[in-house]
Amino acid sequence: MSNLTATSKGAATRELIIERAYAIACRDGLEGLSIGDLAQAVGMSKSGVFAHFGSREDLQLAVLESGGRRFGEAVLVPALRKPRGLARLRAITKGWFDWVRDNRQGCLIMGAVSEYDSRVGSLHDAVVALIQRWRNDTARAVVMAVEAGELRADTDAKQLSFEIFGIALALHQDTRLFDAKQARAQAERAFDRLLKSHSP
Amino acid sequence: MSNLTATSKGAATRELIIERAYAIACRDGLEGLSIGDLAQAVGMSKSGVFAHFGSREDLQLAVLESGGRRFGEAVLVPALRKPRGLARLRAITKGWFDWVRDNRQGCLIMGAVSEYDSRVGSLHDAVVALIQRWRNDTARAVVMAVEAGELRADTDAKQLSFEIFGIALALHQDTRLFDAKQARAQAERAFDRLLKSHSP
DNA sequence: GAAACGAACGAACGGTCGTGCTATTTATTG
DNA sequence: CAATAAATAGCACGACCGTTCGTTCGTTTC
Repeated sequence: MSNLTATSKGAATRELIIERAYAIACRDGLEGLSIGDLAQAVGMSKSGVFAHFGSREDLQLAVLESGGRRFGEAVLVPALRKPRGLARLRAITKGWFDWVRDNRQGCLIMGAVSEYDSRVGSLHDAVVALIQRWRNDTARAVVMAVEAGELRADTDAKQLSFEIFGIALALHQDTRLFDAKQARAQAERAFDRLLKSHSP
Repeated sequence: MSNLTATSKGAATRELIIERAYAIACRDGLEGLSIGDLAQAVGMSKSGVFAHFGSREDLQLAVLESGGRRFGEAVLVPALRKPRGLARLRAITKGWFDWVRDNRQGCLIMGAVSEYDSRVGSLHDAVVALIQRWRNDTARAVVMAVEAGELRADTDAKQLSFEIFGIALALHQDTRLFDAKQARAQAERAFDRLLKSHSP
């Protein structure tokens, strides 16, 4: 039987493991995460690490969930402190752009999307749920901006969210492949233009 | 010493190997491409396959180059038959959108971007060169549309290319994670709106 | 103090990985 | 047809993979 953590000590090392695993998976992807490397990084034996999760897949799921939580706390939570409307929508994208800047070594979530987008299994489902939730949060912010009269009433929230995602994805790619500063400037210009074209 | 192909027979099987490797790498990525699987898929021994390339990395480079050629022939070449200007720019994006639709099991290039964007080495360099070239081709089409008077004279070609890429990336992602048809419609709407906002 | 439990270890499993070597078969050429 | 070169097979290697197993060491509970 696997331990799967009961005591506080066990939970603490489990958190430590996930933290190290998150750092590794940001660089090498969830598929590039090996238990051997992870054990070495955390200073434990392979079996010791393994016992905290029933399988490698469960480890990957735990790391992905942790990554989603990190992203939410870094981007969504601060935005929720802003008043509903354009201010919050702007905070979301700014937080997202900053996230891309601050995670230039790799973003776990975006990596996971590429790894599992056309695969079946629990990882794929978890990725879909994660992106879906984030897309919904963005669309909700758009709707609030419409309700506040800060965006045109006929604004299609799903459509606008789609386009915002596009800008962020292009920023993500260009930040890594080309010049990060120029990419940031282009993303902000694109976003401003997008908002302006929907202004009432 | 590796054979590295001289006769026509050798070149033919090398092409066959790359073709199969391309199909595998579309699904599993260039990192997920293993010589053992590839040998089985092509009906050869591991060492027989291996001899056609000096190393796994050279194999990956060859497959990536082949993927770039395929993309170019499927998207760029048809567009070049259109007259310079908006028609060609539209053909480029249409071809790209169709490419996303027709390669729903996975796009080798986009996968390679995720795998090698924040890594050093020849694969990274090859990916950067590939995307850079494609971006330049797109920007060139934009410039021609400006010169033809079909886009506003103050259009920033690099900026517009950035935003077109964003739409395509969002389409790519949504096609795999959510509803492909809806994603296509959203991408086309976004692109039309983008062009309209730059119309003279 | 005994018994139970959670945490972690170390060794080993069967596989697969990329990569060398050495034959052997096959194709091309004189 | 023979000679030569190229293409492929066979085999073995060291390394690493995820996983299982039995065991040990503290801590907690009775």
